[in-house]
Amino acid sequence: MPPIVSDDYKEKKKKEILSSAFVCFAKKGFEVATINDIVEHSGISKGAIYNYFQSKDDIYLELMSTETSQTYDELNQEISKKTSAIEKLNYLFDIYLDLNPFIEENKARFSVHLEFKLHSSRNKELTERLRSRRQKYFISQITDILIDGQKSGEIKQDVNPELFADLFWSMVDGVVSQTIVYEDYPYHEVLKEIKKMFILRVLVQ
Amino acid sequence: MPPIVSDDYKEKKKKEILSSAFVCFAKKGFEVATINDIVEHSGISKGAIYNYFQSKDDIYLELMSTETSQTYDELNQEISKKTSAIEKLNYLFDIYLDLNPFIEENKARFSVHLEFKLHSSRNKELTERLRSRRQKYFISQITDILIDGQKSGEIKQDVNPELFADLFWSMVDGVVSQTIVYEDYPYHEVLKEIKKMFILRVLVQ
Amino acid sequence: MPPIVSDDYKEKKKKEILSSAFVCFAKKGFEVATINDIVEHSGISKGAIYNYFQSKDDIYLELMSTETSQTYDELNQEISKKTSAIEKLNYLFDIYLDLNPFIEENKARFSVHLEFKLHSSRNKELTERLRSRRQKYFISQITDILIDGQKSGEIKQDVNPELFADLFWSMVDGVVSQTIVYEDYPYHEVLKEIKKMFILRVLVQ
Amino acid sequence: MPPIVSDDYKEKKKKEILSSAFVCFAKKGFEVATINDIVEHSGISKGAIYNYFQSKDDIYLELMSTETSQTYDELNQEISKKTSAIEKLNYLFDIYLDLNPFIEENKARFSVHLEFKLHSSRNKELTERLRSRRQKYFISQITDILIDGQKSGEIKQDVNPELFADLFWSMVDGVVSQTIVYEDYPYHEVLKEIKKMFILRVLVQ
DNA sequence: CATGAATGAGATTTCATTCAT
DNA sequence: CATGAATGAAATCTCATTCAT
Repeated sequence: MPPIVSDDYKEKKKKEILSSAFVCFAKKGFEVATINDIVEHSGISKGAIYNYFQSKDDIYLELMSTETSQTYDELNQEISKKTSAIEKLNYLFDIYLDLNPFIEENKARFSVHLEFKLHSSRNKELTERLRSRRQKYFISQITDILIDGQKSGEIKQDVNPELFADLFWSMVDGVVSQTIVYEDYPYHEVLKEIKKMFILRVLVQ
Repeated sequence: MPPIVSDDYKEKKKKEILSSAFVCFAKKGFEVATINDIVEHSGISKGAIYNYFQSKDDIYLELMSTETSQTYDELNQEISKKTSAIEKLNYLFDIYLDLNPFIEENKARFSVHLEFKLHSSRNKELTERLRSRRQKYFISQITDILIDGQKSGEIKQDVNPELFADLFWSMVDGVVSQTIVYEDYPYHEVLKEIKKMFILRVLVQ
Repeated sequence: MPPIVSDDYKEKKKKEILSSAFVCFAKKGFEVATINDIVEHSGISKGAIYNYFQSKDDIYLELMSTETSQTYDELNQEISKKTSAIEKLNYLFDIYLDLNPFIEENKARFSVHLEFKLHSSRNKELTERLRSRRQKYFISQITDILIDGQKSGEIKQDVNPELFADLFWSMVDGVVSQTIVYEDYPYHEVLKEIKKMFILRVLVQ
Repeated sequence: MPPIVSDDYKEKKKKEILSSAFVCFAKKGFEVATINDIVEHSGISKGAIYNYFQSKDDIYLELMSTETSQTYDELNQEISKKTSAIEKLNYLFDIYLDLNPFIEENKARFSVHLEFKLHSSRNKELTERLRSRRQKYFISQITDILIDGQKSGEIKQDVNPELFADLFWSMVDGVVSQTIVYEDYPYHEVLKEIKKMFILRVLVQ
């Protein structure tokens, strides 16, 4: 007996569920959001959801995987188009500067990611997955930019590439996490200042 | 188990409960940790806990209030001893630099606070309380340092005090939140670099 | 245990729960009877019960609504078949006279209703609901009979219809409530005497 | 060692507790009212209450005993002063007619008694105690009046004394129980009509 | 595959009762 | 005797997961 529905159909359905789960987790948090919330928001039945995912945890995990790789793919594609280190760094900051962190969708994304980090920190396996994912997707990216920049003479030699990659994400994550909680946080102003400071520090004048 | 007890006794008991709650919330997170966990960890009966607190939420709230004011009081006392802006800023950074963020107790503290922020972000009233608490305890403190420094000529005039207060906590929070998740995060190195950048940016050379 | 079920099925299930709840409330009283009692008596799981009702209170309320309207519907149908006032009044009394108040089911019904009245008397909203329900279902019915009877000359003119409606239910309720407690109460004899007195008082000789 | 406090003191304390318990049971009902409610209302400590009563049930039982005998003693004393049956019956009705059933205290008393009857109906032993108490205090009283009246020619011979004693309390209880629930119940009017009907029926014209 | 009713473990909370002081 | 903190059994209710249709 051949499969009755196409893989495309299944993939679409999964995405629908993930998208609803995302909204629910953002609104209430993973623990407080219920499968019924997802049922209501998606219009997909409870049984169907369990056909596509093994558990609530499973939905969470898959959601985070998908999210991260999507973000990363978009990011990386654009960056590879730039040539100089300064352009690439500018681009990275500008992604965040062009964002309106106060529209619901973005706040939601920030919240869910932050919560997932917290959640993962309590689970050995997740911590490891998150760490390697971070290394692969986020740290190496900036490290590469800085190393290339140092070779081409754009970036100061005393800059430790890995450290400044960590520094970059620390600061960005810091701003983002403030924004989630404090509604009147001067997101763009702080980020602009951070960008200025960072560029000033790493760039050969 | 005395029936008529001193206020001291009651205060001590409350602290015991809060302290156990803290450990449990840190280990599992607020939602996942149960009252039974607190019972087991504290050795205090369920009923007794509810004699001291109205609900699990109440424990959480009181825990966070206590934590914040304690942190703040310690901080402020020391800061008021310093005279110059540079000394004060150095001191602030050094508090975090002197910390070992990898010992369980500190990681726990960071986790619980981060989770509380997230939790609060989903509740209008808590958001407001957190915002005003932050303004009162954390922002105004640094703002004052910077303003005083500008008057005395230590701090550059183009520095917007409020903005740099926001900036300061963004960066510190950012580093801290990375540390919770990524066990090998170069906490001290990143923080040192942040300190250098910040001081360089605000201080008149 | 079918997943997609007819409205009939659901209605039946609800009635099963209500019927079990009725027995449990009758046996122990609303406060003392537990959801677990209903679970045991009905053989329906706790979760299922909460799929059909929002709370224990909800069960109680719905039980009382259903009971009242059922009683009323049966009553009213029969009464409308009679033509003269005397026939109607006779019929009303005879309903209670034909009852065996000592069989468990009827005692149970009396108990539950009496307790519900008591319960309602401590709750503003319920008091109001009960009052309007009483007016609509029980008082107006007898008032109508008496008014019609006065028009046709059957009923004495000095009889205040509303007052005698109140009087009627007072006496019936009184007898019923004695019967619940005093097992050897001469229910039928007292009721017969009441009937005689009432008819003698309102009927034109 | 002689007792440290006098019996009088103890009696007074018991009465204080009973009086508070009465108020609490009236307000919330026996099951819902808590020992803490009584503590708060009476200002007497929990431990002290348990020094005077063995359990919450015990308070309830003793409260009801006290109440009934008090009511009865007052009643009986007055009745014995009257000579004719008609005077005695009039007096009995007038006690209830002179009552304002809408003031809190009286509503409370009615409620507590009604609830106690209900409560007792679910307990063999209590049922028996209540029955014999009723017989001794309430039924025999009226039966005696009627028998005496029949001897003296005041009361019709076809009146069954016991039955009419039952009838009397049925009707009074009926009116009272309506009044508890229906705030605008025409208590006095209904009672007056009942009195008229009853006297008309039993008295030789 | 989809459905959603059923399940029951487990969560929070209450409260009568005890007992050390 | 008085006190009220401590106890823990038991109540209500939730919700992830299953499975018959």
